[in-house]
Amino acid sequence: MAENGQPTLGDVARAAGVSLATASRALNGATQVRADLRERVRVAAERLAYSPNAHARALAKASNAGVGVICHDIGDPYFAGIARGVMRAAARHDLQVILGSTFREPLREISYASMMRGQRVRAMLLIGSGFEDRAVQESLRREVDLYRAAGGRVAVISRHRGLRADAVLPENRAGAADLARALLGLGHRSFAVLSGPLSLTTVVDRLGGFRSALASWGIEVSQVVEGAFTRDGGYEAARELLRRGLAATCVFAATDVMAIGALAAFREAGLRVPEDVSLAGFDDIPMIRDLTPPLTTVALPLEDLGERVMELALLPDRPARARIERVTGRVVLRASTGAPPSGAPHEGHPHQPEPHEGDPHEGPR
Amino acid sequence: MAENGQPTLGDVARAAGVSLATASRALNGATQVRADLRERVRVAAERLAYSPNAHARALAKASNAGVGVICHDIGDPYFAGIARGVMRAAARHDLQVILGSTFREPLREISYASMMRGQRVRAMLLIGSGFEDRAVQESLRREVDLYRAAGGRVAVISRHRGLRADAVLPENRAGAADLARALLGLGHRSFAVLSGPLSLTTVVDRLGGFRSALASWGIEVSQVVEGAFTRDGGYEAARELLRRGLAATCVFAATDVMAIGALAAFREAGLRVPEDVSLAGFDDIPMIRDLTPPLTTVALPLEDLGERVMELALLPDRPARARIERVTGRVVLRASTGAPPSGAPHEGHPHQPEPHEGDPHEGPR
DNA sequence: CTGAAAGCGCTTACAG
DNA sequence: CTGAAAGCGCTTACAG
Repeated sequence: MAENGQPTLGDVARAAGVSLATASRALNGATQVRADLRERVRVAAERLAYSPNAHARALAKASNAGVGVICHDIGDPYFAGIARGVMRAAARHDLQVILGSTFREPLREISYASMMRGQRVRAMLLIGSGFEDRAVQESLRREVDLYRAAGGRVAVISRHRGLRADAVLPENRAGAADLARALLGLGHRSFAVLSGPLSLTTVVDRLGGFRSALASWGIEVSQVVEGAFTRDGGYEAARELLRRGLAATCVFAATDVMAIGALAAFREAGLRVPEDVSLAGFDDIPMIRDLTPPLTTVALPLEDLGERVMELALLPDRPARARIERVTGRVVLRASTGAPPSGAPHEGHPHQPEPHEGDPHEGPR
Repeated sequence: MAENGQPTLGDVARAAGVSLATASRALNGATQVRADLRERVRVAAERLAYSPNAHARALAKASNAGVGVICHDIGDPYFAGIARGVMRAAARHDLQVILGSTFREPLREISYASMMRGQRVRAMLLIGSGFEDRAVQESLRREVDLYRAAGGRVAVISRHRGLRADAVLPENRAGAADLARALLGLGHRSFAVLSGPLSLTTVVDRLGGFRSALASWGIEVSQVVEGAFTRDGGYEAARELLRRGLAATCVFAATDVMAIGALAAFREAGLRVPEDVSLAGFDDIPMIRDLTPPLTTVALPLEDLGERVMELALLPDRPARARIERVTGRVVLRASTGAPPSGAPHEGHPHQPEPHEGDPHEGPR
């Protein structure tokens, strides 16, 4: 009996009249145990309600069935959706998930990683955008490298500078570019962007892709407002945009969550979407199809991302080069985007809207 | 060196030229170590990038810094919101969270609980409605009792039959009753309910509270449709309601998530909310205030619930009687509810709408 | 204050 | 197939 009253394997062995070793083997499904003994052990364990001490097991290096999962904010629908997929994959592999939610503080990410190294988790999943900041990313890398040096497996969702980990990469650039082309296809020629913090790689990529697609039509983004990656961040950013004077017929919010806030701000200001201004987001979190109007977005298969990043981390052999799984974002045009209001200002780009370079994607696909 | 290349405490001790015991004490902030030795150990640990093996530590019974958290579906905004609060509290206490998401399968709840007992977590949090089913709840109880017998602490959110655990209890009955009175106050006299599975205590309580408040006005719920606890469940339930012929001026969905689906179904059917039918939910998940129309609901402080259930589980002494923290749901009237359409059928209850018994809450508060 | 040693609860070569 | 024993990496009385 352990001192907390829990029966130990020794108790089970004694009750079954076998040795510790035999009890262990019997319970771990080893075949090299006589059937009757195995049964006796099983019964004894059952009767004592024996629960193997996972820590002892991990120490004796049998199991190690934990995986660490670090995300920015488990309360955010984007991460909640991904986490759902992660949990499904974990269940399939009989793995325990240790969850870290950083509340978007980069330092917490590092301390979680360190903690999980201490836990000797089998794999570590970094969910969510990395940071452009060199210093932050560097110390995260150091932590991750130590973990990998000890045999740990790391996989990430989204781009993390210099981490060289296996990655599931939503095609943020391409998705935003496709979206831009779709919006051009609707007739828009002037755009504003509500971006998240520019310190996030995801924001940089989405903004970059959006811009470059416009650039090939000779159009520049008129206005960029940086806001927090939250509903209220989107709301505030939209208000700031209105304060500065909206000089665009179409607004792209870097995430759906921000777009929801922006929609509220526009409505409050008496702007109709899409009659007065079109609005698009990115991610396709569940609820946005039920908004009025339903939100145009670039759809990412959130749950899938979660499953895939887990599978990636679990692949047996660690390759020399990081594996990259690219995930295409699909533009979904809904009612929040429409034709620009007639007589809308063309923002100094009255020239023929034609791509400067040959472009395979013209308009929505 | 452990065989995976990780330095052990022994390596640190050797590098610092002290004994294992001293190294251990130095690192664990014991004051009874000479300052210079402590510093040497610290430096050695730093240089070796030493990371204490959490399993060894737990085995030697120092730490045990894990808490298990079991919810129905981490992808659902209700649970994601609560989880956010749990994570916050866990961070505050420097605790690791092992997450279980059952995908609403009761048996998974039990196997997670068993797994967490094996982990020897310090506390176990059961988030989400229990089941009315006696057999299921009984085996969960057995598992929980074994865990508690070994010194584990258990706390739950919502009612779990016979578990006798410390609990944070949203006042589902009272909240639904308050909501009913508020809706009566708007003039409604005929009601339909889109309930979740009646096997959930939460559903039983909300439906019960709603019914009993109506009953004291001599009104019965005209129609009840049972649906899954999801957006699509709400959608389907609403369609079924329409198929049967809507005989109410006001519809109460047992959760906001279901209400979102119902709203979509009504809209598709050409029904205007609230002009043709009023709609109310329960929980106040973040996004519903941004719907059109914003959803009337009974607001629960989700993040708070999460923090509180964690704190409850961490209280040092286990009391003889379970501690119950009741959390009031606040009726929030938004635009999804309004006066009933004039000329609406009164569903066979044309009598004077007055409470049968003295009732302290008349109408919305 | 410091160290040698026992012990936490398991697994797994190593002999039978 | 079975068992005695060593070992996993730590902590913590117990002596100095």
